[in-house]
Amino acid sequence: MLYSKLFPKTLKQAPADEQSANAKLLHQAGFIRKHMAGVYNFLPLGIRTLNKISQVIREEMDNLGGQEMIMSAFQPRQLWEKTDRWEGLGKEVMYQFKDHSQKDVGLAITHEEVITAIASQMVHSYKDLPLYVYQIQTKFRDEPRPRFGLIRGKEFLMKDLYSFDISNQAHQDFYKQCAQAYLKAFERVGLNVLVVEASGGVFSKDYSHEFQVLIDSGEDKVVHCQKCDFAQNREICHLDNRGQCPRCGSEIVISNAIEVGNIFHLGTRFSDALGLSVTDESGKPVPVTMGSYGWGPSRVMGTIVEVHHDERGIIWPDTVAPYKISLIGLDMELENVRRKAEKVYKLFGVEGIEVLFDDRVGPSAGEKFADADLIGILYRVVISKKTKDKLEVKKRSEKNTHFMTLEQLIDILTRHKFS
RNA sequence: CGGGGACUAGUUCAUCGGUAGAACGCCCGCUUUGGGAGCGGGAAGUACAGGGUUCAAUUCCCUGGUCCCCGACCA
Repeated sequence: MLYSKLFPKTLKQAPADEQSANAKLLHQAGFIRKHMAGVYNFLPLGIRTLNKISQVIREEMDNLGGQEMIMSAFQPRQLWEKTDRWEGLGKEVMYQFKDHSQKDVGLAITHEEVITAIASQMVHSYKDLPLYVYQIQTKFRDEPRPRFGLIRGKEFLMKDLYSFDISNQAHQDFYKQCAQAYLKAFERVGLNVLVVEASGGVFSKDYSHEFQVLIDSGEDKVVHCQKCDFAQNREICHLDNRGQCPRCGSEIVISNAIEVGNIFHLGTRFSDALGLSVTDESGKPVPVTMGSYGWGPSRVMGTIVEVHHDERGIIWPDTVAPYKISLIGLDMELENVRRKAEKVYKLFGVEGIEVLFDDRVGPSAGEKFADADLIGILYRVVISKKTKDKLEVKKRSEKNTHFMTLEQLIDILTRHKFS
């Protein structure tokens, strides 16, 4: 991508109507634009990063045996009345309205009803289980107070997986596997998460598990042990911050955190309500045990920025950066330098390495460096009259520059190492 | 849903009862060239909307809208 053609350019000043680091920096660097409170448009850089984050969770769900599909955001009232959620939950956070034929319609906040209704038509035998299906789809929530940029919005991207198992034991096994897959996915996108026990909600007496990123700007409160892995959401925790860990007796602390994932035991609440059961080997009907597993790519994107930034801008983990390389051409008015930079840009393309090439002639070196720092791509490669036959390579997160040949850099990139 | 703040050029802001200004950005020219360069010229505005007070309102008052913050809420 040529920076000179990129829509849009970066801004020198942060927007006045954003307070959180993620919203300020993502706006300033040209990833997003606010559409209304809690609703954002994703610009070319933004959708590249969002797609990379989605791809990580997609791969991990596929590895679990999940099958991707996509369900409608529109929800008919009758379906939600079958599970008794149109009035309670629905009235609180679901956008509900009547269409021209006076039919009651809602916009989905979650899809247990839809997927269970579909499954009830197709799943009849124990041989049809287990079934794991997921989607990466836009959800709507009528939040009373959206805030923190991408962290709490009215419209957001969600990966939601639904599990259908023959027994509670089989369900429990999958639940643990999914938790492991989540940990791997968060690690891949550069987030350290804590697995936190939380309310099971209306579904179950068992705890649900939240995946929380500890950070001061977070709006959740997590009570956790400094030594062992005990962690509970403060909503359900009865300990105060001078208490002792119930597992190991060590000191516990309370930290702010952002919830980036949440997994639930659903039991048979939805399968019962929507008539989903299977026959076992002896021909007897058996209820289907379900689980639901949420993971929010857009919220993850905001959280990554909250965690990985400095005073100059965003510092993307390499796995989710919009491009692998920020190629900066200085002295671009010199014909030989320009030709060399363009050649290197093309060679990266041949290697399948995504490059954002700052090919502008006018701006000063300082302006180009500042833009690259703001956008936050991991590797910055400079070509100028000073660099001669080498490339000047610097990591966004480091100060030192290294001079190397194109072949050396490509070798490093393809091995994901940097010395 | 309670409480507070804001709304003026593309953006960030100043002005303050007498019909609008800077910086950045943008366009043109010249000079520059390794951390958001310099000089000169130029384009750019229904001051959120509606109503009221006044000889006169962007400015004061009222109503509404939008955005931000604190709280409540967050299966």
